Amino acid sequence: MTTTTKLSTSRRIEAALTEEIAAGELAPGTRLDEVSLATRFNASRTPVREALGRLTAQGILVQGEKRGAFVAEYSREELSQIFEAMHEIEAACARIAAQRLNFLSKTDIEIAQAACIAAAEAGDREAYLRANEAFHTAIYKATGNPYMAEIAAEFRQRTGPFRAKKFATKEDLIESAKSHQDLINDIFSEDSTQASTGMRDHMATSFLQALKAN
Amino acid sequence: MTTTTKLSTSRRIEAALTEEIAAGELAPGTRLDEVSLATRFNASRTPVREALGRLTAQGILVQGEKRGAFVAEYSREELSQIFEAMHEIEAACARIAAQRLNFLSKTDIEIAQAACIAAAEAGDREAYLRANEAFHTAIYKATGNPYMAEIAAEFRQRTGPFRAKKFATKEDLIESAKSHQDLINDIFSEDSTQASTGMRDHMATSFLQALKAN
DNA sequence: GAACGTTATTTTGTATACAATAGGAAAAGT
DNA sequence: ACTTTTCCTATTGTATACAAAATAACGTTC
Repeated sequence: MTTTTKLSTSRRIEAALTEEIAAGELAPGTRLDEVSLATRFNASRTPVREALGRLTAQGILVQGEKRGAFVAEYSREELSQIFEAMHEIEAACARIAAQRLNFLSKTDIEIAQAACIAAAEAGDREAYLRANEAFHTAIYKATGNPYMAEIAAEFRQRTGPFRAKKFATKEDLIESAKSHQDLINDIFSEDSTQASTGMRDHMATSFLQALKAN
Repeated sequence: MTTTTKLSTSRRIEAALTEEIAAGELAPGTRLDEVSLATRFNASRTPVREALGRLTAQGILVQGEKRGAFVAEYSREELSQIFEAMHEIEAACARIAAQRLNFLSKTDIEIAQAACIAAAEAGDREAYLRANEAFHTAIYKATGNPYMAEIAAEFRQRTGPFRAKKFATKEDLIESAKSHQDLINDIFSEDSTQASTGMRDHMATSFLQALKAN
């Protein structure tokens, strides 16, 4: 279900590049040449530059002065820092969500989790990745705070290429879904401290799986 | 002490606008016309657009489709959400800083706090604002995590125009400095939970002062 | 043969020109 | 008098053209 909204040229390019980078087609370190992209998208350099600028602002690309744009590439140290930041932000989301929980947001989370379980039991890795994304997005939404949600989503995007190899086996999927369940219990307790601790735990197991794959 | 680094045109414009918005010269809701800015900065629309784009990415401006750029303006509800997010991020910084504290970062924080106390006792509001900024920046730095530090700084920038009227009286300054001291104790305890709680407390008193001013 | 300096080429940053759309003003109809 | 519609103007989005700077290539000199 790809939303077929009419986008401006620069937005279209931005979305396409985001997609390709997330999918791993454009590996970290790849140089993005403006003219090549312009010809590829049947556009001029101007919208290409706008798209590259926005992607840089999101941390998906890095752009040196007069040095061109590259798909962001991180050292072990930097990756560790980015994941640490992501963990903290996710924990903050869980914390706020626990405070502001209501029937609707609880239902959203439960529905997403049901999809996770289904995908895990089916051993469908692709489906699980999507369902997992939706699960976390449901938590972001449950904060009732779009600003918090945006940062969280941004970090998730940003770490996408480095989580791509996660969930190698069916057991990984099931373990992840189980971890979700614990997390749900912590959030639904409406105890903000427990919720943030629970999220930290979940992110830790998730991070371990990502490491296993590399 | 304005750093006289040679900047590209678009960076210069970005910096100038950031400055003016932070200083309150460009009030929230103000429309920023591209051609006016271009003539004002003796430049073409191209670098102006790049600057506006980056400022939008930072949340300092809002840009509607074909609707131009405006200095971000928030409802009570939205402001509350932004401050909530800021509080959580600052708390996360305090948490990480407490875990990773070392002699250097402790010293940085103490130096910044000394400046805060001096400014508070002198009743110098402008100096205190700068010192307070430096104090929080020292904590960001103490996380050892530039990504976390960047988000925190971004939110601080973003809320700048809405914290501008804070610290009306000398007593406010002294109260704030006292609150800093409590926070330092919490962070220096190297207990991450206590540190984040302490930061939340500090931000709460800070937020109260901001509200008083409006 | 290696290192350095100079020149060419490629690529980014900026300027200008053109196209398209949104918002408003004026006119027509009820 | 008020609403609706049409046209115009102002402003953004995109394309192309030009300038400046960085990297690569080459030749010269030690």
